[in-house]
Amino acid sequence: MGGWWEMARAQSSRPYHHGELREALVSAGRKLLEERGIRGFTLRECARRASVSHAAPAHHFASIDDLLAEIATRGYQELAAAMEAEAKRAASTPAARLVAQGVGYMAFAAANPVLFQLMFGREANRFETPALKAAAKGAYLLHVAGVEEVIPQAPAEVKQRMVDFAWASIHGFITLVLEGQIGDGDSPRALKARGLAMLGAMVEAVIRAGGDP
Amino acid sequence: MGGWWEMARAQSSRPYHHGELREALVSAGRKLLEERGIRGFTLRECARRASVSHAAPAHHFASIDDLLAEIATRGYQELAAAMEAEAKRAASTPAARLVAQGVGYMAFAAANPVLFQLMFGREANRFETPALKAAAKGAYLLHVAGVEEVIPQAPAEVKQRMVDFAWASIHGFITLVLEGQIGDGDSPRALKARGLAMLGAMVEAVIRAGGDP
DNA sequence: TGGTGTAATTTGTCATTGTCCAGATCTGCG
DNA sequence: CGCAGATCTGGACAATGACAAATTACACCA
Repeated sequence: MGGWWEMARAQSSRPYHHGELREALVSAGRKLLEERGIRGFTLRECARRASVSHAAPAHHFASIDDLLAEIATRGYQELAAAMEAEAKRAASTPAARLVAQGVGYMAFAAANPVLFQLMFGREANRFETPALKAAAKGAYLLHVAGVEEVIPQAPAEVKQRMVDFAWASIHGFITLVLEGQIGDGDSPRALKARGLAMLGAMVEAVIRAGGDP
Repeated sequence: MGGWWEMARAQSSRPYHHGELREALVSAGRKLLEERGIRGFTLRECARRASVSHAAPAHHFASIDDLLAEIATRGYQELAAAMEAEAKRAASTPAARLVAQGVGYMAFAAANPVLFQLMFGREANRFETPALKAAAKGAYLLHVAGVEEVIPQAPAEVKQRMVDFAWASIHGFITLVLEGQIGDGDSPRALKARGLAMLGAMVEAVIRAGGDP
C-alpha cells in the first residue's frame, strides 16, 4: 500500500504530481467504503486520504459514481479470483469444487461486506459501465462452469435452472449472514459450519435434479 | 395518499400545522427512495414533497437515519403481510404454501426494489432500532413456520438448516434478479416461471432433507 | 372565556459535499 | 531549450444535514 511517494513526501516537500493518484484513490476509496458505508462514502475524503486537493480526483474520475464503478469492477475481478482459487485448492470432485467455489464467494463477501453490497446493490445500476458489466459476467460464468461440471449430461434448461438455484443459495445465504439476519449470535466457526451445511444441501439438490432418473 | 390538507392548502393558504407530517414524510420518503436510490435520498427533498420547510422533519425524526429506519421497519411489516397473504391464497398443501410465501416475498421485493435493499442492506446496520429488529424478526418467523409445516417431524437442527436454505434461495434469487444479474433479457413472464422453478427445486430439496429415509 | 404553556413549524446559519473553473506546476517530446 | 498537454491547486457555487432562535397554532386549565 504505502508507496514510494509517501516517503518522498515525508522527507522533502510533496511533489506536485502524485504519480499514482488513480490507484491511490481506488485503494483509499475501498477502505473508506468499508469504514463508513455507502452513504458515508465521500470523494473529498478519498482525496484527503491520498493527500491531494479536493479537486484532484476529477482528472481521473469524471464523477463520484465513476470511482464507485471502478471499485465495484475490481471487486468482481477479486471475487472471481477468490472463487477460482478456492475451487483449485480443493479439486477432488466436481461437487467438491462447486462447494469450494461457494466458500470462496462467501469468504470474499465476508471480507468486504460493503463492497459486496455495492457490487450487487441497486446503486450499481446507476453507474453501469461496460467494464463493470464484463467483470460481473466473468464471475457469473464461473457459476455456470461449476454447475456444468457437476451435471454435464443434464439438458440445458435444467442446467440453467440449477445455476440460478446454486447462485441464489450462495448469494442469499451470505447476504443474510452479513446483515445479521442469519446466525446473529453464532460464533464464526459455527457460522461457517452452517454455511457449509447449506452448500451441501444445495449441491445435493443440484445433483439430484440433474442426475439420470 | 393525498390527504385532506392538500385540498385545504390548494384552496386557502396552507395551515401552519401540517397535521400528519410524520406520515407524509414516510410516504414521500418511500417514493423518493425508489426514484433516486439510497444515495439520492434527501431529507430536504422529503420535506419539499410534503410542502414543508427544510427543518420541519427534525421534530418527527431526529436524523435522516431515523426516517430511513422507520421506512425500513414498515417495509418489513409489509413484507410479512405480503408473504402471509400469498400463502393464505394458495393454502392447499404445506409445500404449496411455502412456495406461495416465497412468491409473496419476491413480489414485494420486485415492487419495492430500493426499499428492499435498504431493509437488507449493510446500511440498515447503522440505524438499527428495536422496532426495526422486531419487524425483521416477524418476517423471519414466517420462514420458520413455513418450513416447520413442510417437515414437522424432522429434528430441530435439520429444520434450522432448511430454514437457512429456503430463505437463502428465495432471497438470493430475487436479489440477483433485481440487480439484473439473473435473467436480464427475460420477459417478466419468463422470469416468474424461472423463479417458480427455483422455488420448486428448493421445496423439493427441503422435503427430501426432512423426510423419513 | 381568555390566557398560557407546549408542540409544530419557519427562517437563518454553519460546516461539508460534488462539481466546475481558472490558474499554477510538472513531464515528456521535439 | 522550449512548449504542449497532462496533472494538480485554490476558489467558487448550489445543495445538504444539523442546529438555534423566532414564530405560529393548538390544547388545556383557571
